[in-house]
Amino acid sequence: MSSIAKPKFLKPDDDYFASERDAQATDNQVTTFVFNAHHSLNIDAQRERLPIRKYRDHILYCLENFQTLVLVGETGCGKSTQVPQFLYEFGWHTKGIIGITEPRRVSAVTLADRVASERGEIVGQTVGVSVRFIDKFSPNTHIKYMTEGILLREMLGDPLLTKYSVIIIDEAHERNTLTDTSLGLLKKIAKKRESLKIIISSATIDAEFFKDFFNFKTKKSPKDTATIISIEGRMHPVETFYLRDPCPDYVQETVNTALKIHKKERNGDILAFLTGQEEVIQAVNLLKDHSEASGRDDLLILPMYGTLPNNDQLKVFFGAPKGIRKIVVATNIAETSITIPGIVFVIDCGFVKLKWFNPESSTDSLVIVPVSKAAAEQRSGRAGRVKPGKVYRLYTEEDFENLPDQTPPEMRRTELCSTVLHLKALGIDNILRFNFPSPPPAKNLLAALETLYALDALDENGDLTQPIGYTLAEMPLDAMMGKMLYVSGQMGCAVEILTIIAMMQVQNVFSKPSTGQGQIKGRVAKRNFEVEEGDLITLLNVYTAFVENGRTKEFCGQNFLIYRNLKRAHELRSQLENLAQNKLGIPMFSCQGDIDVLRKCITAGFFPNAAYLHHSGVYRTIRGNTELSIHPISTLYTLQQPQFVIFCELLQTTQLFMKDLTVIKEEWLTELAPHYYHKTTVRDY
DNA sequence: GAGCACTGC
Repeated sequence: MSSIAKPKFLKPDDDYFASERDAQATDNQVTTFVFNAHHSLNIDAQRERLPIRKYRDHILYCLENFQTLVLVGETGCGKSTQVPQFLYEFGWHTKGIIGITEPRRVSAVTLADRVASERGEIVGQTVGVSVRFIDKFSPNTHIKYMTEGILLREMLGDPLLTKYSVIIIDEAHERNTLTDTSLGLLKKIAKKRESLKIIISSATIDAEFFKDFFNFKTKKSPKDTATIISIEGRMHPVETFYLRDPCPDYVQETVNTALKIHKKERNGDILAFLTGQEEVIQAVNLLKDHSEASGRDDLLILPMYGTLPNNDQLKVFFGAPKGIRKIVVATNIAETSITIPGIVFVIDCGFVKLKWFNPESSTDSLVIVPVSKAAAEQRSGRAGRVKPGKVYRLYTEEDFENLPDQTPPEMRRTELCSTVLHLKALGIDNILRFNFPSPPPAKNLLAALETLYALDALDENGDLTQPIGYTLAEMPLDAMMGKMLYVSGQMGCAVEILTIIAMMQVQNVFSKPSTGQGQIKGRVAKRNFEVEEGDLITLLNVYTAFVENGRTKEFCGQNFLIYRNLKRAHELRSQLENLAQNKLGIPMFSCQGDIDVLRKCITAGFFPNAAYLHHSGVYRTIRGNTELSIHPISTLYTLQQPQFVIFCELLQTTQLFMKDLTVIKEEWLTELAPHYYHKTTVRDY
C-alpha cells in the first residue's frame, strides 16, 4: 500500500479495497465506503475543516477530569480518526497504547489506513491495526485500531488491559453483543484501574444511557466520573414527510413514493429501505416495469442486500450517468454497514427484520418489527450527506411517536453461549449478576448455562471445566462447534472436522447465477458434490475437491463455486488448525475416509440438536418434541427423509427450518451423550 | 422451495 500522504478518495476500484475484499471473502461481504466531501483539499486542510477540531481542547480537558467521556457526533464529524490523534499529540500514549475498537473489520482497517496516511506513515508504525488475519504493529505503535472481538481476546490474557491508557469504543450505539460485553467488562476494569480512560463514541442520542452506566458517583464521592460532549455535525438538514393515513402495503407504497419523487423533484438519488431480499427484488421489479412502460430511460434501479453477488453489490457505489436518477432499494445493510454516495432522498418503510432468540425452544426467529426512533433517524441521516435532503416515512407521525426509542440491543435477543463462556473465562462467576448495559432475559442466560453444562463446558457449580470449558472459551467458535472440534481430537478426525468448521464459517460456497440457464447449471454442479450423509459432509467434499484441484479460480468457475469464499475457508482452516494444534493441543489425525467417525463426531458436538422423523412425515426435536422441517437449501431436501438427523441451526421463518444437516444413527445419541439421552426414552415414531 | 446485519490471538 502506498505510504504517501495524499488526499484519498475511496472508491470501489481502489486496489486497497480489492485486497480487503479478498481477505474478507464471504459472499455477503460488504465494503465500507467513506464519502469525503473535501477530498480535493490536502490532508492538513481537511483535518482543520473537520467539525471536531474545535472540540480538541475540550475533549482533552474532560479526559483529564473524568474517567469516562461520551462523545456524541454524527458520522463524518471526524471522531474516529481525529480523537486518537488528539490524544497522541497530547501525549496520552506515554502512559499506554490508545486503543480504538470498531464493530467491523473493514472499518478498523480503513480507519487505521486513513490515520496512518494523515500522519504520512504506513499502518504498522505509530498507527497499528489488529483484526482477524491482519496484525500490523511495531514497538512504536501507540494508536491501535481493532475489532471488538480482538479486545475481548486481549482481556483474556490481560484482564486489566494494562497495556492501554485509553480505550475508545467506537459506534457503541450499534449495541452488538460484543460491544455490550466490552462495555460491561470495561466498567469493571474502570473501577479497579482509575488510570484507564474510556471514551464511548456514539452517533445517536443514547449518550445519557452510557454516561449513567459509567458514572460511579456516590453519596460519599459525589463527583461525576463520566461526562458527555456533543459535537455538531456537518450534516445537512433533512426534511421529514409522513403519510397522512397508514398504508396497507409498504412495498407498493415504496414504489409509488419513489416514482413520485422522480416526477416532482430535481437531481438527487433515492435510497429506499425495505426489510428483506424478497421485498427488495419485488420493489425493484415493480420499478423496472414502470420505467419500461414509461418509455423513458432515465432511471437506474439497483437492489442491495447481503447475499447479492459481489459484482452486483458494487454497482450501487457508482454514480448514475448524467440525466439519470439512481434508485437503490436496500435492506438494513445500508443503514450502518455501507454508505452509498449521492443520496438525497430516503424512503423508510418503518420496519426491520431482526433475529430473535426464543429460550423455550432454543430457536432463532426472523421477525419483522417496527423500527425504533433511533433507527428511523439513522435512516433519515442517509439523506443529508451531500446536500439538504428529504425523508419519506411510510407511516403517520403518530405512529412515529409511538415507536420505541431504541431497537432492543442484540444482547437481549440472541443466544448467549459464547458470551457466557467469555465472561466465565474472565472469572465472572455470577453471570446473572454481571453488570450488562442492558441485561439479557434471565431465561436466555439460563438456557446458555444449561447448554454449556450439557456440553461438559460447565460443572454443576457453573464453573468452567478443565480442560473442555477453558478450551471452548479459547476457540473463536460457537460452543457446539468448539465441542465438536475438541472431540475430533480424541476420535482421530480433526483434519476433516476442521475443514467442515471452516466451510460452515463462510456462508454459501455455491454460486447462484442470476440468469435462468446459469441457475440450472449451478444446481447440477452442486449435485455433483452432494452426498446422502448430509450438508456437512457435502461441504467436506467441496473443500477436498477444491484443494485436490490446486485451489484455482478455474476449478471454481467450472463447478459454480465461489472462489473468494473457498479461499477464505482455506485461510480460516489454517488459522484454526494452528490454534487447535499449537495452543489447544488437539491431535491432528485424519479418519481416512471413515464417514461414520465424522458423523459420530458431529453428533458428539451437536447432540442437543437431534431430530427424528415422526410417522406423520414431519420431524420433531428429541428434547422438546417441537415440529421441524428440512430447509430447502439442504442437500437432504430432495432425498428420502432419514430417520434421525442432527442440525446445526434452527430458524423460524415461514416454518421452523433445520439447517446444516447430518444423517445419524439413533444409538449414537445414547452412546455419545448418555447423560443427555436415555435408552428408555420411548418415542412415538 | 427460501436467505436482517455483524464478529473471533
